[in-house]
Amino acid sequence: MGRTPCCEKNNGLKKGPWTTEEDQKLIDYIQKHGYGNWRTLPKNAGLQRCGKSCRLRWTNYLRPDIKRGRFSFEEEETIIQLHSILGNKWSAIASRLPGRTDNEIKNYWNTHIRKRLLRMGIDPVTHSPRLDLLDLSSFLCSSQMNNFQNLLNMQQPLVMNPELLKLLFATSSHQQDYSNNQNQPFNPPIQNQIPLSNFGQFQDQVQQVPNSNANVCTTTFTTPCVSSSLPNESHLFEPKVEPYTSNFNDLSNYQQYFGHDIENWHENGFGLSTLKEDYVPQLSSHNYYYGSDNQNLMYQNSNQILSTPSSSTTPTPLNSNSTCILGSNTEDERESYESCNRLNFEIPAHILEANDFM
DNA sequence: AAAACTACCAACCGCGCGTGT
DNA sequence: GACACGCGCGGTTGGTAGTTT
Repeated sequence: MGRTPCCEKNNGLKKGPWTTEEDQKLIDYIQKHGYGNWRTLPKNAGLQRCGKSCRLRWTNYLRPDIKRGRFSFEEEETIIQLHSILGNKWSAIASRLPGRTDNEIKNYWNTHIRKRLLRMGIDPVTHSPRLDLLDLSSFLCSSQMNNFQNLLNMQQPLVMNPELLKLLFATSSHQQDYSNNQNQPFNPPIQNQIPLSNFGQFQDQVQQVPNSNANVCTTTFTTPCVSSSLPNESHLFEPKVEPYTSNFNDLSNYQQYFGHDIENWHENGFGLSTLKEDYVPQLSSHNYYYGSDNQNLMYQNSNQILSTPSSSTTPTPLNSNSTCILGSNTEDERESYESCNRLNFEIPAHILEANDFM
């Protein structure tokens, strides 16, 4: 069944850029009569345009509530977060950004954000680090790595977040009270007794934050994997580091996001199929940024909340070298991270605490 | 100064969905 | 159930401004 075109071809209707006179006619008509029935509107308004063209012109340009100008960092941050959840649902994203149109957001994504993510070694579709660049194919081939495999096979887009990497290495029933053993190496086991040392090594470094009771544990995972199978992609490992902010700053966010009991998520399967599309994430200061070194994966576990009784729900960055909020850094400041070539995360400790599978 | 290149974004296009007949 | 219609969505295109060579 074919659809009839919204306006006949070659019937004298004008196309292309709108003139100010046309704009004024459309505005005048809508101000007097309101919009609706776009098919008949142009005729009534005296416009030689098809209804679709009028609707687009109005919704994307002439609407009085449209915000003009550059996207703020906060808006950019929101777009990235929402895109990680909703994918290319531009209208859904636009509905959470007052004054911005889906078209504008889509353009901004394609011309700015997408390129930046690619440069960071992040897949803009899945929002995951580009694991293919780490040459983990053999890692995935193991039948014993089912949990990891399942994660990668998920139909829903993965949210770019450090918890994913946690899950990669922490899927067993093993428990480690890391908060009480801060001097012990963080060495999450692999299910079915595949030693993690097969893939690399974790090394911890616990540091006290100056003028505070808080500790920051920096865990570095070093893998001997070299992307020798990707000789032509070496440019993708340029030492570019950009900040990024994830959207989980408390357990309830997880529950909202995954749509079921987070306590049992590892038992129920990683239930992203129950993702709530209308979930609106909260902005947080749960930060991480990606580097692009294919040999080192640096994992920073910020456990200051466990150590500070007067903890805030929005922990402040403790280490300016390791936390960088996207919305608060200038381009120049971002460039200063280029010397860093590691993958570096900060995970709020209460998230770690809440997930007993660690 | 001019050509070539790049970035940006308004506008177009085709498709799918919901609704009414 | 089949079809027509109205509308909205996401992908793509093409014009233009800015920058580089």
